[in-house]
Amino acid sequence: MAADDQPAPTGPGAEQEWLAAYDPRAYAPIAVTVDVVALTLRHGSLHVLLVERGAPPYQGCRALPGGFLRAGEESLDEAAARELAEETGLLSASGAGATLCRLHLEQLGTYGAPERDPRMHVVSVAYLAFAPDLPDPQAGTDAAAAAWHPVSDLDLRPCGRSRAAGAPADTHGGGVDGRTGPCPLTLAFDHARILADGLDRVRAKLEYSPLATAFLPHDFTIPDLRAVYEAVWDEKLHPGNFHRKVLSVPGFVESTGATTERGGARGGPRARTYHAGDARLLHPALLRPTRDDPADGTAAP
Amino acid sequence: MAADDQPAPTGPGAEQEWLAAYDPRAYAPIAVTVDVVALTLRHGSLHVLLVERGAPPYQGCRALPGGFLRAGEESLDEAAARELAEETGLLSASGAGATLCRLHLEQLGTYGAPERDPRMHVVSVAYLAFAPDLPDPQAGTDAAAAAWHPVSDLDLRPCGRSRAAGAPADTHGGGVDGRTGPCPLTLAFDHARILADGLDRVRAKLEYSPLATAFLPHDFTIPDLRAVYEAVWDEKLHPGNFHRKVLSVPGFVESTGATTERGGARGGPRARTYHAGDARLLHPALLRPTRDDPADGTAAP
DNA sequence: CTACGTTGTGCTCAGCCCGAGAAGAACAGC
DNA sequence: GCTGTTCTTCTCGGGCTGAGCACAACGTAG
Repeated sequence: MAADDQPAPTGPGAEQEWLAAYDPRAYAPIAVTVDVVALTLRHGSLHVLLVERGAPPYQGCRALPGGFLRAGEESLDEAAARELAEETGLLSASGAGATLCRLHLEQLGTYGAPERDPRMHVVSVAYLAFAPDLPDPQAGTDAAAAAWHPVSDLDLRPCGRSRAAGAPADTHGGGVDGRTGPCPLTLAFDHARILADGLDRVRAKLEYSPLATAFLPHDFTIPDLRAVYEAVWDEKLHPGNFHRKVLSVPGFVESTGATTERGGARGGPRARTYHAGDARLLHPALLRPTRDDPADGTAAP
Repeated sequence: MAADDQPAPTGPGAEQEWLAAYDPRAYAPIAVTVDVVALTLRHGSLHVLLVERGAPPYQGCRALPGGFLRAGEESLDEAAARELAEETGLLSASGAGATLCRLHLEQLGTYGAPERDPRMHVVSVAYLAFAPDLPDPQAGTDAAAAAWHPVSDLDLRPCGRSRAAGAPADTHGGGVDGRTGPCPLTLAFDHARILADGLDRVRAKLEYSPLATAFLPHDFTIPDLRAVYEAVWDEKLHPGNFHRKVLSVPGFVESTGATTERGGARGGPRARTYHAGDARLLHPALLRPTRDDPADGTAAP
């Protein structure tokens, strides 16, 4: 239930005393934040938006953009959209719909291990955002340290776990690890795991949802769409079969009747343009090429 | 990120003052709870575990079992397992593994709208639990009001939203609505939506994960497994095709070499017994019979 | 004990989808 | 103009799917 009531059936008016009486620790030391895994496609490869931390712990490391939930003011979805706008400079002050309308935002999961932040118990609700190729977020207010990073440059191994518990940031050597810049590829807190979960989710969702169109502008071509699938899945797809399957799914794409102005960069005919249809689920699904890899864990719910 | 740091770069020691300086409202009035959607199969139909609320708001209504996250002491997963044990009497005091080992627990989603609890801003992390047919939870400590309810008896329409905002419980008529008992089929807070999301998740997960075995005892038969799918999907399946497909998925089930002692209740031969295999994902998947229903929303991530 | 209905298990068959390959046409760069 | 690239469509063989059926094993009614 949203708030328990068995042990202390006090009246509904005195929330704070009643809460504190139930469990004093449930009152003070929990913070709720919202973190965003924002993904986009740049130059044909998947990029994620990261900020550089300016204070310990994990000073100098990259982290997912995020911040506190404003209690009583906003829902989690609204907080995620606000954080994404604030920390990136995208969608500056115009109404939340102009720039953000082509942005897909969905909840990814919640991470609440007590030791994930060495300062206090922080419960983070992670969100996943897909966007078309967006400008660099240097123009924002507190977005000076935000930038797009290729996900292939990041270290997503389960190394982000043991560090948050013990010594904060200098177990790694203080920036001397043979790469450029301080902690260039390591993510703060458990953000490596959050990002890995987000990537698993995206890869799975492309199979049965039309979400790939969220990475593209309003009008796109079938080869554009195929490039999204190839970048996210990191696999080459058969152009002919992909074309056939996309057009055979009802409601996935709708033809605009037009074609591109020019052919491809290295030749080829002009492609027909499409825009996203009204389907929410793909029937039949676009399944990944069968890989005999036995298993990753509980991926993609 | 887990805790933001751009605006107030104070030292890492004074967390509380620094937090309060950033946004005083982010300090006090947010509570974090964990709610559990516990599902099981009883007499061939899907049941969910509910408790009866003994205090306002929504006094007398049913609600999902849950409670506060103990700050600094436990992770979200541990809190969900603890709440399920406490409020049901299952897994009394023996180590968390004896009774719970055959229980599947996974995170469902987080619900944090400011008005979902009229008392204060409560962020609830919902979990989904599958269990074999368990005894009635009357023996527990504060589990007196907990009981299994058929999900078909519950009202899952989007009516649970508007009530939490305005008058708490009497907009509905104060128990006079032609049903037996006070608010027999209505769920408190936004728990109807949480349960609906959980049901969507289960229905989708049976397609590509071996999770159906979590509803069954260690040894089971293929018709037992088929009964799980038919109950969750609420559809009759072709026995021969189901048999063929289950055995064709590597790692889904493993034969024990034995058969049942007796035939079916209304005749029929004895069935071979199996136990769950080591597969985490089903390849190929057991897809639902194609329903031409155009859409539900963003279901089953 | 016999007859009958029920059910587990396996088989066949037609239809559809999938992967692979290739062909034709349109286009950029040289 | 020539060449290489790419979009789009087509064909073909294999595998999976849904539907139906066959047979045997079993409980129950009589």
